[in-house]
Amino acid sequence: MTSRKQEKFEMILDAAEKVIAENGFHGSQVSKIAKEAGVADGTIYLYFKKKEDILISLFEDRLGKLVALFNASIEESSTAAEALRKVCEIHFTQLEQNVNLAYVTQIELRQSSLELRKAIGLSVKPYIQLIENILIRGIAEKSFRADLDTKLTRHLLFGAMDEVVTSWLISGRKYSLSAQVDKTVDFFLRGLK
Amino acid sequence: MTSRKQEKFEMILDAAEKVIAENGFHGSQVSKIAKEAGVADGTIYLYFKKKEDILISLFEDRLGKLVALFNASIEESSTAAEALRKVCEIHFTQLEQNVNLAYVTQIELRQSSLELRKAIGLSVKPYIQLIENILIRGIAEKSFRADLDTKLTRHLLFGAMDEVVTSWLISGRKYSLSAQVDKTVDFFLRGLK
Amino acid sequence: MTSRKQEKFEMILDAAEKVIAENGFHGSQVSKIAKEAGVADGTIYLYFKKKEDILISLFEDRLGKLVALFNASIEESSTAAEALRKVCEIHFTQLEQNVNLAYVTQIELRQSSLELRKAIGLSVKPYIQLIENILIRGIAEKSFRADLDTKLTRHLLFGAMDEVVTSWLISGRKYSLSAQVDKTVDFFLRGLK
Amino acid sequence: MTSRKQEKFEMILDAAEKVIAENGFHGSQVSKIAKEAGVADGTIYLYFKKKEDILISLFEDRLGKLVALFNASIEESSTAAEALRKVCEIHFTQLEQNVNLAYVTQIELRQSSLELRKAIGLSVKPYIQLIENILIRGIAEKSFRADLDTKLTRHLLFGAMDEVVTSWLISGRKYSLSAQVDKTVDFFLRGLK
DNA sequence: TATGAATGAGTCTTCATTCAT
DNA sequence: AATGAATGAAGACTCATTCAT
Repeated sequence: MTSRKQEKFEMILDAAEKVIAENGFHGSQVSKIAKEAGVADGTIYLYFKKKEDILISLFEDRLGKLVALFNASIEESSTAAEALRKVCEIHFTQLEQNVNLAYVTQIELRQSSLELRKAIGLSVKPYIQLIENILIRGIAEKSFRADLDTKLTRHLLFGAMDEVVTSWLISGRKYSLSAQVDKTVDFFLRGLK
Repeated sequence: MTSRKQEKFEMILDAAEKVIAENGFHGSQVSKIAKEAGVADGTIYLYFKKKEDILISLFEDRLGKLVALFNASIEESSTAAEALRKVCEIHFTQLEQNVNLAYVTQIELRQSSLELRKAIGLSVKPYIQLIENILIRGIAEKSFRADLDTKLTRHLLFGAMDEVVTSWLISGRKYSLSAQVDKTVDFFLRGLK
Repeated sequence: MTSRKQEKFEMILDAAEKVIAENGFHGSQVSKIAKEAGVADGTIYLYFKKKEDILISLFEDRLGKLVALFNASIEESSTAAEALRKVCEIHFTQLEQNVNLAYVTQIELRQSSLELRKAIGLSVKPYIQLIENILIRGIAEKSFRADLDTKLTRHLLFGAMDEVVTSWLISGRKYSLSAQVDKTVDFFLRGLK
Repeated sequence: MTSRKQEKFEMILDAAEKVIAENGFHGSQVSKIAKEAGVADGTIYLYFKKKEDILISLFEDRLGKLVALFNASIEESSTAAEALRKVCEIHFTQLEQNVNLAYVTQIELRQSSLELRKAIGLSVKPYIQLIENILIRGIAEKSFRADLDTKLTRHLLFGAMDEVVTSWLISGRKYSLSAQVDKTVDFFLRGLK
């Protein structure tokens, strides 16, 4: 039962991702998502209370999976610098390999209401926190400056990576995103040390 | 005549800025903007072809003024490093002093259609270019690394500053934004040298 | 299912006929038609793509039924002259008995856009053709002149009948329309023989 | 003064005729007519009380000129049959030579409100009356049947000619309209004698 | 659980008309 | 007489959500 429910829940999320990537945020009506998912419009409301909840769940689910990837990699990393490199690598590589997801997160979901954006912000928070943890670890390791403002710097790093992904998308993906990892991390580490 | 027309044009832009900041993008009906500007609904359409054009003009106008400020300051700067500091200072200070504008640029205008975002992107481009010019100047001055990828780095810098402003806003402006300039520029310069 | 859909489709057409006859073309808002039909405004758009489509469907439906009547009668007619009399009789009698329909076809629907009028023209064509077929039959029977220009004459006959109906309506229906059949057909037959 | 006023009055009528023929009834805004006439929008309202009045005046003026032509020709005619031929000839020839006028009278002006159409009907009445007078004259001359219902027949004749013009226009004017005069009048005269 | 027909609130835009200059 | 900037009423259409089956 629950697994069956879970299954349909994910079918709807997959459908939403595809529909939004193909039609844009404003072209993604509930009826279109329902059709893509192979269910009736009303069925959507057995799994989600409001349309917005689909989008929030979508973002939570996808970002949750990324954060899990991050955590696994970080544990394997012997230094904070290595962990930071891993984070940037996963960030760029995953979005490069999943263009639909990239469009949805970088372009489409940002067109939503303030309320939705706040909910999305909650999903991003663990990621921002994860970056800060690496900074704290680096300071403890004495590989990063002790006078770093970790609250500020975590935003500098996230914002920088985020913008690089967005500009890569808007440019039409004319170059390799993952090829930007080394130069990006290099810039970060010089700033941190 | 023209000045009178220009005057009303700006009255509408001011009204739009205020209404959007107060009600959010989706709560800003044309009728509300007209009322705030003290004109009839139809009058809006003597100055703007479509509702979207109000937003595009608003962004162009405000960002244009900022870029003018940037240009003036940069000319006075004797070094690229100093110019970069000026840019960050103006970026943070102006938005801190004009919270309505900050809300509109960081939160509301990003909720718009792809078409509008493209138009906005055109307004941002000169700013991104201005940052790159500083980088090029720094390399020429030999104060920045010669192996910098200026195309990538301009996005790293812009994205970092942009995210700092947004997180400051979302946090409820609980701390001083301009107080972040030194640490931000310090991080940048270490990465650039 | 389909019959239920068909049922509502016709309820809307009936409502549209009544509303247009009572309020005129320009006074017939979608909301008024919906109210008369006892459905919500949005329901209209489950059955018709645009407002104009209601009018086209209305015309097609009503004229289609008339043409069916014509065809049945003509088959029973032993001569072309008799068939022509039947056509005129049905034309006048039907519109006299259904004043709402008469108003809609003679007055209101002619106020529509060129696009709509073209669609309506397509519905009238079978009727014009039917008249021409009678002319051809009459020539074959040698009861009508062999030198008749059937393409021209079908318009002369249709236009004459059409104008008689319109002037009867505009006059305020102060006399019997069906009482004009004999004299009208008499005039026609003299011209045709 | 008055002649100067008259002059501008006619400039506006000419402009309206051209604009309606080119843009259709619904595409003919007051501002467009004003521009074509070379006056300001407000100036229109010094000569016409409402937009509708432009159209009514246009129809009155043009049809008035036609009726004058008819009257002149009829006086020259020695028989009612000849007069009827003249009428049909002028009707077809004038509209064939003035396609703009033909479009405006046959297609565009019929898309107007009931009120306007009634006003236009008043302009048509003298023409209908003129046709009836010919019929009466023919009966007096004993060249037409004494049992003719002149009230009915005048509509049969007008409607027939009107429809022939309209179908010629809608067909794209692929054939000569004036070439239809002989056959049309022939049909009429057979019906009348 | 699932369906999908029905609902109805909500808004941009046009354009005839006015009136201060 | 002439201007043209300003007015503001009016309406088609969409789509998230519900509920009878």
